[in-house]
Amino acid sequence: MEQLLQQLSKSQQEAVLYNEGPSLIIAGAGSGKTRVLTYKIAYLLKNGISPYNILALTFTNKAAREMKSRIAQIMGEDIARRLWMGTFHSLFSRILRRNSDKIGFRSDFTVYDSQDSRNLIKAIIKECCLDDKIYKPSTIQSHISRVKNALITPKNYTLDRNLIEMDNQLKRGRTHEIYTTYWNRCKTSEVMDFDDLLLYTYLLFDGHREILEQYRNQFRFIMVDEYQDTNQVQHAIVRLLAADHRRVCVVGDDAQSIYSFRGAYIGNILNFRETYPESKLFKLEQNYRSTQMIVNAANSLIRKNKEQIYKTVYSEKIQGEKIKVIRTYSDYEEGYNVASLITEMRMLRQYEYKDFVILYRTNAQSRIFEEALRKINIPYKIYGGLSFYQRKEIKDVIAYMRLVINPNDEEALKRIINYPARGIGDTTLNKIIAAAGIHGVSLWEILSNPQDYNLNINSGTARKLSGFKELINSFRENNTSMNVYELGGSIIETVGLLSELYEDKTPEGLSHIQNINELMNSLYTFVSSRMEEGNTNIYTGDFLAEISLLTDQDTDKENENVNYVTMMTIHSAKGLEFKNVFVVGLEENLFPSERNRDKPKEMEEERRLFYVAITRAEENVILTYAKNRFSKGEFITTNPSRFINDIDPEYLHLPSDFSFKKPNNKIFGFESDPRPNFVQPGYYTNQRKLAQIETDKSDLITHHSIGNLTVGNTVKHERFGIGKIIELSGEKENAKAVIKFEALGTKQLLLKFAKFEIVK
DNA sequence: GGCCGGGGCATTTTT
DNA sequence: TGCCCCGGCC
Repeated sequence: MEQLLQQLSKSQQEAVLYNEGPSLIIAGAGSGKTRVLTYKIAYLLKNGISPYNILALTFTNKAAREMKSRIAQIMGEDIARRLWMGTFHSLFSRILRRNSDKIGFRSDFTVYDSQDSRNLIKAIIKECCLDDKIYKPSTIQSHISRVKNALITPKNYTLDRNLIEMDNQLKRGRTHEIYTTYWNRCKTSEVMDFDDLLLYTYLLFDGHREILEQYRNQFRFIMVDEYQDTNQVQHAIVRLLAADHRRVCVVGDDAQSIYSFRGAYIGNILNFRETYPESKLFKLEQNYRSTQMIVNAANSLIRKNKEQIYKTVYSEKIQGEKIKVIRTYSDYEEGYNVASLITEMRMLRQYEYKDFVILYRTNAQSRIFEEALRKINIPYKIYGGLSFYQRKEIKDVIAYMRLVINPNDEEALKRIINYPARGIGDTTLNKIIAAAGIHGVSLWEILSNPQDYNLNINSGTARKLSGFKELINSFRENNTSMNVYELGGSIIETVGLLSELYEDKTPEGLSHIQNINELMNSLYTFVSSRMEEGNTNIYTGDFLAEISLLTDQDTDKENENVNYVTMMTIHSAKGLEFKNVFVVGLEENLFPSERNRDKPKEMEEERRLFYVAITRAEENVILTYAKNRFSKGEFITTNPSRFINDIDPEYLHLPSDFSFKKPNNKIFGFESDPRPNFVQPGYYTNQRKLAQIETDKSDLITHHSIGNLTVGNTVKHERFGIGKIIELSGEKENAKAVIKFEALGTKQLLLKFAKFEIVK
């Protein structure tokens, strides 16, 4: 432990060592926040606290995974695995599944992503014959989300005079009805949306003292990462859990709060010391990432905000260069200049492509940079857009799986009841929906027993419905014996999803096939890696529970070999770092956004967004703006962003001093997309069959050697890399090896499935 | 059930 | 300007 602590600065150490009561760690950009959180947890573990008693909440799976693997390196895989560490949503959904009966759900409820919930809201608006210009689905959706974040159930909503009055003034008097219907429909569908996962957890704890007590006893230490991004429900749940022992440590940076539009409430962090008056405050003010110039410039910028916890971030790195500001005539030239500057910096100063990032306020800006980079053969990668699991063809497969697990899932059912086409059209569907509404049951219930509900359909339709029911039921039966990889293959085969796609010979069609292929690969990895670790959760429900809460960033395979310029919105750059950062489009009405022009609070958030952008940089920041730009179909003249003026000019290098060079036309290996591989029908179901897993755990006898393996052997694993065998145990089918991997700590693997070779 | 065309619209998106 | 959604038509 001493050794661990020595790797930390004085102020980091203090934050790690205090665990007696509530604490707030204000962690400036680049101040080693994750390191502190990781070491704090390791410190507790080294002092004999059971991992089971630690609750560590993050916002992204990626953050949780990174922290977990660092703890695994220090403490070993088996300890790290037992930590309650993960996103709010994933840990709470675990708690909800265990206690679902208390809130009137089945434990295998499915989860709506925001697209599903918007579709349902849209459907409800239509069914109520409301005008979707006045009741805009996306507006109603975010309204409902906000309301849920504020702990308001439909019942409370209807009783809330202010809310009702406000809706009336907005001429949206029936909003509460939509909310109530939406709520009930989700419930009969055995479905939760993202907000429900939080709100129901709150309701579970609030309404069931014995359960709250149980988790209070379990979670004796609570840590929350990125506290500035928590919303009201999250804050309230943490407060409930920590009310007795009060050992809650939150980490965050109010200066990086940029998600209020999604319900994040910066007040949670600003007022933490009022909520927990006895709390200790720690500040991590040394920035280990950026040059002094960048840190100073960022400080001078954020000082313009009123709402903040004051801190003095400093850097002891080299002074560095001033921030360059480039003005161009048009948006087109802006792209061209950034591209040529990248080329120039790469040639003259030995940077690689991956040392550059282009950050913008809106996704629409990416296009022009894409073109400019492509023109001079600079490899790039754009982040953003549809995530893997949002793609149509993937959602289709997943929808079948969702129905297998939960046939009451309304949106999943609507999605595939007639895909591929099986003659069940809108008319029939609407009858089913209407009947379900009248009887207060799920669509599946109506569809399975149309005669019981006097559904007015002809015999042909009845036959089609029962055919669909049989199809799903056959998968449901298979599901008890098949793992998710096998089930996925069987769905794709039986339903003919792939053959459907083979018809389409366009490039998009090919990429759809490629995506399904990719999905099957991820199912395969999911199943095989879990089998290897002796984890029996390989069935569809387990997979769905996991992927419903995954996003793009999680599926992204970090390929170290690829070297490209990154392009993304500033929002998605949070938490990342790059040597050189271009922040583009620094114009009034673009950044800051036009919509926040006269709103002081939002303007402060925009400024924080700019702060986040600048503090991503290790060495250079380049700001650009165009005097003229195409926007919404017209060429407009712009003014430079007020944010440029917010930075103290002593840290800036202004336009006239800057020269543009024509790019030379040398080709720098642009990497084209790999072409999709074709998969023959039958591939998934006939090949790569996975053995059934044995769950026998009786034999724990250890051995010096099994087969050709001996304790002390060095092995090379397909995914985990180099490691050393430290223990062998079990017989035949259940033979296991405990291997200490250089990068990931110890893991226990079932030899039957383990994919490694002996190195020596 | 699928395709085409017109109209409306257009931040940011950790789960 | 470009995309997405819906509605109408085949």
